[in-house]
Amino acid sequence: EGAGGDDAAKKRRLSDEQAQFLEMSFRKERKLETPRKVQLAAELGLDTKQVAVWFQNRRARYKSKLIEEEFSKLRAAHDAVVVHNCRLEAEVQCNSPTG
DNA sequence: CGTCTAATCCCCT
DNA sequence: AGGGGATTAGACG
Repeated sequence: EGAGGDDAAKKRRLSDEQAQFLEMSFRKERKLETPRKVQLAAELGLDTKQVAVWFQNRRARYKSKLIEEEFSKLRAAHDAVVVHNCRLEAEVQCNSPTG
């Protein structure tokens, strides 16, 4: 970079093949050791930087997804507990206080 | 120095 | 409005 060649820099979007390959690697391991990264880059005809960036974004977005899922589960659990507590309170209203 | 995360940018759809 | 690659700022070994 630096001197010329911005037409190549404008190009974005990886091919399906590249994406799938990266995905497989990601499934195997969410981290990349440097030699593996270099090998992948060579294998796919990408810059090692691009592979690194891909994994960084992948990890970040994967984490976001996990967090959202956790949030949904927590909210569902919370809802259930609240409903249950409401039912218990209703029962207390019906029960005799003394015995 | 290289790499990581988090946030953001920028472009495309 | 959202997805996806690239960039930036800040932390860490």
